[in-house]
Amino acid sequence: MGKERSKKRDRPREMLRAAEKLMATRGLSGVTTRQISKEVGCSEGALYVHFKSRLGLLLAMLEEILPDMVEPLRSLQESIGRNTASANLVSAVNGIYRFQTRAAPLFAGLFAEPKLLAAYRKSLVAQKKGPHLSMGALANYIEAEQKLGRIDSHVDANLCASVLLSACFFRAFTEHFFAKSMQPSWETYAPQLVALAIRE
Amino acid sequence: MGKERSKKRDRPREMLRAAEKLMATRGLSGVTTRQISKEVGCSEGALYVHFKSRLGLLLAMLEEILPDMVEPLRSLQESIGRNTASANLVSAVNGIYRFQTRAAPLFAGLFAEPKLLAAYRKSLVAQKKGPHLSMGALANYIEAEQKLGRIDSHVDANLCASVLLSACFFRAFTEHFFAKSMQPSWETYAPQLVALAIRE
Amino acid sequence: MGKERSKKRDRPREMLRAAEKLMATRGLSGVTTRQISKEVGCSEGALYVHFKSRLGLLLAMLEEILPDMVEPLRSLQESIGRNTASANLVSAVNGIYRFQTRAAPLFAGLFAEPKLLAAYRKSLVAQKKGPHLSMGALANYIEAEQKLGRIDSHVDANLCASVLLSACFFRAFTEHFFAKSMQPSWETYAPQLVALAIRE
Amino acid sequence: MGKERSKKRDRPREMLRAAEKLMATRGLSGVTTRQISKEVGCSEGALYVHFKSRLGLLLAMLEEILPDMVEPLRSLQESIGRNTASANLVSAVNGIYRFQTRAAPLFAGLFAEPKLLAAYRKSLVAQKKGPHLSMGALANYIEAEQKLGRIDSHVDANLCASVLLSACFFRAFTEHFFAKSMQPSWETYAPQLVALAIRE
DNA sequence: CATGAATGAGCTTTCATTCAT
DNA sequence: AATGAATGAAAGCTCATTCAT
Repeated sequence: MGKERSKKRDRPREMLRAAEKLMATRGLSGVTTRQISKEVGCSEGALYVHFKSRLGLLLAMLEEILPDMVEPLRSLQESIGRNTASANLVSAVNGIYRFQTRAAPLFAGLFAEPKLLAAYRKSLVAQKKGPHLSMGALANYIEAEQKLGRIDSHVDANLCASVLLSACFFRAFTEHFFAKSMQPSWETYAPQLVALAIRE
Repeated sequence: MGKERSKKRDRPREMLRAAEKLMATRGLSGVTTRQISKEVGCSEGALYVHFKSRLGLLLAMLEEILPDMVEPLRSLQESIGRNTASANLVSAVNGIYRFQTRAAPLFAGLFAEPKLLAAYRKSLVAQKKGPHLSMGALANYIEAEQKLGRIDSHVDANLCASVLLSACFFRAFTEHFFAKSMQPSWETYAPQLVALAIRE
Repeated sequence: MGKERSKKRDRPREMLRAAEKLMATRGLSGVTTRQISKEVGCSEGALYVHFKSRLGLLLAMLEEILPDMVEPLRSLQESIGRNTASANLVSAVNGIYRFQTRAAPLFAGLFAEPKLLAAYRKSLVAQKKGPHLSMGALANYIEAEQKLGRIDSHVDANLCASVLLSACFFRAFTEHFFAKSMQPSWETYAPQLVALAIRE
Repeated sequence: MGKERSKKRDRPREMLRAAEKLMATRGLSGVTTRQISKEVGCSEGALYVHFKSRLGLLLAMLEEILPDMVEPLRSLQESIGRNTASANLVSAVNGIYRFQTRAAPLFAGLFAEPKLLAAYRKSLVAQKKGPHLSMGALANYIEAEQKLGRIDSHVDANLCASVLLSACFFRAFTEHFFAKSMQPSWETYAPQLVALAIRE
């Protein structure tokens, strides 16, 4: 029975995956309906059975990755008062960085097609997602730990949050731009970054 | 004579300007040879008199903006030991942010066309430009001021530089992405950022 | 039982109706299998259960409207010698005009797809329908009334019939073409037309 | 010199001619950009050098045939008081019928694409062309001859004009529809028609 | 009977680039 | 130096039709 279910291919998902892969490897302009269908192994027309248009498919693909952004923030929330604050933040920052690494080529590529960018922007705002969310969640955590006395009360939570987020984003973007890792390694960098941000 | 010179239009430069304008407003995929020629007021064929190809034109355009990145770093270098270190850094950070605001749609758009991205990457590396340069210049300044005792010697110059740069870039990128300014305003944010970075 | 029958929808007829509606509002090229099925509320595949192909469906639809052409001619035949000849002809002409108003977008649209036109032509000829029929029926009536001395014997029955038919057709076509009624109104025009045709 | 000029092909005109030919032989839906370019012997892209879109090309083609409609009406105007009125009207009616024969497949085909029909309608109305023009010109001629006493003053000029026009149109349309000439031949029919129309 | 995913051919249109003038 | 007509490839998308379920 499980077998049978696993036999059926989830075409829409395959299409989204193909689009993401192409976007990362060939850039937005390489994400053509032809290429997607080739990658999936179906006809071009099949795309339009599941999505209204190329733009619709791309928006669906972009929305699919959002949960990955939310996850590290959720676990950060749950770790208030546990372990050490800086360890928790390093974990969170690791998750954010990982997400940004995946998302950078997608988000950046959007700048090439203002129509797509505008549509995605709208959907992000409507869902109250985007950097607002990350920044808010980070700041909330910091304030919570400050109340517990586990982070210096002189730290400006919002400033701190924005610095952490900026660093993750910049690194992910730059590494993709130059197709090569930055020095020092992320493992070395992340704790230093967190220490600076919370003035440790 | 001077009259004659002013009459003659500098076509290549006009073309580069048109390309940059289009890239900012319509995204990379809106920068077609047709659009550029329309903007400039010449035929499409004329583009090929001055540039080998569309890619060549775009690379030239991207290289044209680099001096604007260098300028704030150069003046930072000259202000070692003068005014206060944090005022100098705020100035530098302002210049970098201004540059990134201009550059964000261009750089980000490159992700749409890996061929163009690869070519530009190559040229950046060859010229030793790119974030390496900015980061290095910032770190050098910080170290110099540390030697003068004007910045706390516990500050990690490289970490500090990367944080400053990241913040400028993230903000410029995000503001372009959402087509809207972030809170708090840059004027408020910049000094706080510098203060955090140099552990003041 | 009657209940059950009324519950069951006559799908084929619904499909024909949908096709006619679409043809009148969106033109032949707007009569796609997709649109028909949407209008009916069934799947595209369902169309092929009842009709061999889109062409078959359209032919069936075209044949469905023919009875409406025949009806006014039949009652004309039955009114020989009754009322006045011109009143009878005005009635007939009203019916023909009404039919042409319905048929104009369908017939005219056929010119867009010669294959369909050829097929329909064939079926019309085979059934001895089409303008031949109308013209013949009108001429027969006129001759019959001439024998009864109710229409001037100098009138050429065939010429008269063709003039009446032409006028109905032209008006229906033109009004559809310009999406607007002609002046003078049909009610005013029809009696004048008949009077001219039978030289009254 | 003449040679050189004759060497240069007038591509836009060739395209319009190809479109008209295709419209007459394959119907509107057979007038694809592919077919036109094939007929002309150029690439599809070449069409877009001279016309904004397929719709633009088709509109240009439709407007090209309008002068042929105007010509017989103009010469009718010039023949007021010369020859006999019925001979003049037969001439005019011949011209109109010839025009309708050419125009029927084009006009009728328009019913298949409401967008095109609407655009053409607009352009006709804007130019004050269309059947209004023909009808008006015919009626004017008849009234002029009535003033000269060459046509019976009991004739209703507008009714007469509409009957003539209707007959030309119906015959052209029907002959195209059945791809075969009607009986009696036009040469026999036209004088009878005119005689009936002016109550001779 | 009915569904709806899938197909392959064909559509209109845009693109970067070339070349005769 | 500059034009603009022309091209061939490729884009996004729609269509009538089929077929496993």
